[in-house]
Amino acid sequence: MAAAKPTGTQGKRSRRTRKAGPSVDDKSSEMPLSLERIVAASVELLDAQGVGGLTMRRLADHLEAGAMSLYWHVDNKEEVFGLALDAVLEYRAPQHVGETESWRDDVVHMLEDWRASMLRHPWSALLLPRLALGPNMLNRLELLSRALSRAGVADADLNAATWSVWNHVMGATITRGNFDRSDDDRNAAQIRLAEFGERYPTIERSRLLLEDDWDGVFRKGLDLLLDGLSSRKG
Amino acid sequence: MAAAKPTGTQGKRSRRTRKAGPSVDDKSSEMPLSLERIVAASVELLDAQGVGGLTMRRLADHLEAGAMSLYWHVDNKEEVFGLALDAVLEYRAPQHVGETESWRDDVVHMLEDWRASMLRHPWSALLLPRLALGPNMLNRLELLSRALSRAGVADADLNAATWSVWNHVMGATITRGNFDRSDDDRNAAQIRLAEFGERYPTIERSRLLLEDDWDGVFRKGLDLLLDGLSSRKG
DNA sequence: TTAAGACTCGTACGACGTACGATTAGATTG
DNA sequence: CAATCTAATCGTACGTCGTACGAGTCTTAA
Repeated sequence: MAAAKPTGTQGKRSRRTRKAGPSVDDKSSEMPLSLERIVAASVELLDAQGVGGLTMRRLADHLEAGAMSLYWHVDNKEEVFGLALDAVLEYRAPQHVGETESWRDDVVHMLEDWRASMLRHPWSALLLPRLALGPNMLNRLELLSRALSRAGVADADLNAATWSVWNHVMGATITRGNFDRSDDDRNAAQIRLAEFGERYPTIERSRLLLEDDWDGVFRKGLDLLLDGLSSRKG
Repeated sequence: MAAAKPTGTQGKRSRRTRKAGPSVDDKSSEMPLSLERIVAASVELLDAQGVGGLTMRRLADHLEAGAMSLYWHVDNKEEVFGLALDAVLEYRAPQHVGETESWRDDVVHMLEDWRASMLRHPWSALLLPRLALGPNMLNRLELLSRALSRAGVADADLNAATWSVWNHVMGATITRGNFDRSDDDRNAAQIRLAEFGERYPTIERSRLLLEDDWDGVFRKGLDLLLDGLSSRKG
């Protein structure tokens, strides 16, 4: 069963760096493919055309390469998605990293940056549920967990606390993305709500579906969580 | 622009109910298609084969119909996904609906049922980010919002509170789904974590990725939110 | 009889992911 | 120098997908 598949051990490591000759940008300058270029082009394409707009053929075209050439650097399309998502989630924490500043500021800064990154690339929310944790995701998890620990959360509660805050960002991002369609749709939804009369009185009255201060909603929910966590120090 | 498209006004409403003749189950008993049957078959197929396993042709085969026949009842594949998701999210609240019981029990019951429904159909988490709110989703939003209002949350905070709790369920479900792969994967992930040594010390030490009490995590986060909400009555 | 829906479905088109193998270029070895 | 090896590229082709189109059938009503 594991006979004719050289997959897995292949490629991935190596570059080429083109021995800097006299004319770096010759007329037929064909940069070689590389994971970096592929990932960068993927993000561009996703930004421009959305999830459905990324196809291996189009991606190769943007790189002025043959479609099948991509497969030397990448196992399959899912991997491209994974790399693009993680690429967009890079985070460099401000330098005063640890002690002096309040843990809470650190957490809030990182999470708001995270959410902002994902809203800048709306396709990312669609990919979230089906992709594993890349290094940048792990890095954010690490920072979050460390900050909460530093905040005094007991070890026994640390994982639950970390996941709860994490889930808040995931949920808020996805919910927000769902409402990012045109205002027309939102109005239509609210009107349809009114049509169905008494079935949904509360969310009709509170205009829940017309919410537009998503930043505020995010921040309020986050405060709720962090307040709760900091009042239960271990 | 809106010229040659009869779409939207067509079909959807009507049944047939087969004039109950002498033999209801004749030998060539071909039940007519219907939205209900299509949705039911979709859920079956999704349960059995996952998101990638649902194709219009396979769906039609399961219904012993031609592939294109589906399109009289449904506009496109996305609509099938939407209907399947909403179908799986139906909720009938226990009958004592309102006054006597604690609002908190109502909320917890509904949310745990929600989460359980989605975990029973793992494909649902993948669809969440890209689908609009169906009637069953709206119903759950309504119940949630109403309970929180009844709990004393001020009108000004009601939407933020509702979305925060909502987001918690969304995030928890998706996170959980991401870790539903085999234990092998999880162990591999944790080991890879150890390999990368000092980059992720906290989540390595706390074995965050090996979490297996997801019910507990969900419940703790929810309690955190509800505690916060009930202590800020308006 | 005729006409009008309501409903079914065979055929076909353009796109997709990617298996396979041929090809080329650079480095390594004799 | 020639021979060999490996990294990398890519053209062709296969199977599958969503669905446009239009021709069919069956039911009902005038």
